[in-house]
Amino acid sequence: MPHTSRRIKTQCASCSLKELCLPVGLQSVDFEKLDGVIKQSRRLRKGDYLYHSGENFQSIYAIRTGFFKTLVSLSDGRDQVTGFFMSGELLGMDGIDNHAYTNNAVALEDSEVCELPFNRLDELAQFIPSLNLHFFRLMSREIIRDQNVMMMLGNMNAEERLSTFLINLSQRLAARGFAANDFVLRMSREEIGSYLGLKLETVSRTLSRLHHDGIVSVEHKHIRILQPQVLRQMRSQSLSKACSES
Amino acid sequence: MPHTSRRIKTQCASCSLKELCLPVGLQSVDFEKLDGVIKQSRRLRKGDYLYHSGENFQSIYAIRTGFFKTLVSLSDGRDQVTGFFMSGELLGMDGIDNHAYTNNAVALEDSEVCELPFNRLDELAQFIPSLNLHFFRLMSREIIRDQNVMMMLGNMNAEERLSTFLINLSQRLAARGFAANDFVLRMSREEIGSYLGLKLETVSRTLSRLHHDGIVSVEHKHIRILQPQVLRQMRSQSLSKACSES
DNA sequence: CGCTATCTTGACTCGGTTCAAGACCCGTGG
DNA sequence: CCACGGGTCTTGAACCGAGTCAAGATAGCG
Repeated sequence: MPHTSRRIKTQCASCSLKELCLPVGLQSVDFEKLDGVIKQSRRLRKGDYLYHSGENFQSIYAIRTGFFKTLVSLSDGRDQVTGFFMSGELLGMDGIDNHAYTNNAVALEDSEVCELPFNRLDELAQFIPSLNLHFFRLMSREIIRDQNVMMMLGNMNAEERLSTFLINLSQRLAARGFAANDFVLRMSREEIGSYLGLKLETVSRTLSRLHHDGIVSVEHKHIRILQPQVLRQMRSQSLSKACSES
Repeated sequence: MPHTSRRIKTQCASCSLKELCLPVGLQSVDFEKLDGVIKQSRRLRKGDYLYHSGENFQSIYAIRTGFFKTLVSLSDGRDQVTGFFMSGELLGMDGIDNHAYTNNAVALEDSEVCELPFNRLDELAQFIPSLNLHFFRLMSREIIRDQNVMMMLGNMNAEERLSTFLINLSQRLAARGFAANDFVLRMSREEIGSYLGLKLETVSRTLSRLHHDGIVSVEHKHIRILQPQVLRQMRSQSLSKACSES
């Protein structure tokens, strides 16, 4: 029976990602309210836009499965990838101010999201203080993340940026139960470059160098981190420099 | 009578900045609750730290008067100015997640802030929905601001960064009733450079060029924007390039 | 009034960009 | 099944914008 009309009702209580996108200690009555608010999950194909910049803001989205990039555009066509997002992470919080998204959100593989209508969420948060606080924390986390990117763009060389990027991906994958040191990149060299403030050629060259040095194995999009501890040290290599000099 | 013991009680209802840091439409009963929560304003001298990175997070701060920078540090001593803040703007939202500030906040001139203890604010927000929503919006605004900086650091050359920076300062000063095109910088060339991902020499050279071209007048920290419309166009100069080419 | 911070300016260097050519991969269709 | 084609990736060589290093100038502070 293809295309059943039965709606796939999301159920937060049984969702394996609830530790990632919800506060701990919710009661079953809270989950009921929550399930009443959260809309049926939405499916996207690779390349689909979840929302566009400038579009009227209605909802925040939690990623159930898949992988996304967000990007902001300048009027002249230049754009900047502002983040990569995986399961359990939230998208769209930039839209709360101004009632319009400032980013575009694009699926980098077939994905599925839970839609959280913001006006209902806001009202729900009144009754579940821990949920309210949780959203504050998630937004705070997004601010911290963005500031770390600023640090990267403002102070690091290409090698440090790439190592930081790979270690960060590795940690987030590990937190979801995937292999930390063996994974497939969902994004192109150009998208990595845009995120890191580098050209795609520089990304390619830097990865080649890491490969040549035996620190990671790079076979197109298949990455294996061979020497995690070395890669970690490279994130702020001038630290080690400073130490060995003094 | 030096040093009176009378506490300077803040009063949000009569504060000239309330349009900036509070939602519109608060009732007098709301202001009473708010005044009960907001602590006596705290004074800082130029150079004082409002909070340090890693310090236990207790409060968000609203700037009454003065000027601040925030910065994050790498373990090797490199640091990055993540923002400049003026009256009516909020500091410390990065601390909500993890219960610790990730930034340092430093007064760049003698300043005065309102302290908003977060646990009481969170509780207060339960009873004033518009206040709760307002904080969501302020955090969303901070995310957008940070992403615009990412765009600047990732895609713009020195001249574009400086023009963006000056126009932004100009607009925020104008919104506070100050002259938009004649102001004094509160920060050093090095601090501007750190914020913009440039070295201080590059900041100096670029300002000199803008001065030489008659677009702004630069006398040390005294800036006059002589041709605001030209400066605006420079923010994304390749836009005009792209247009003239096509 | 002098000292130190900060700022300006010049000359040179260098990391990352640009431009270009070729390799590789995968999806598509014959 | 394989050949084709377009997009993605790698690599090389030349270039350039910002960084580095250095020397003075200037302002502001004590």
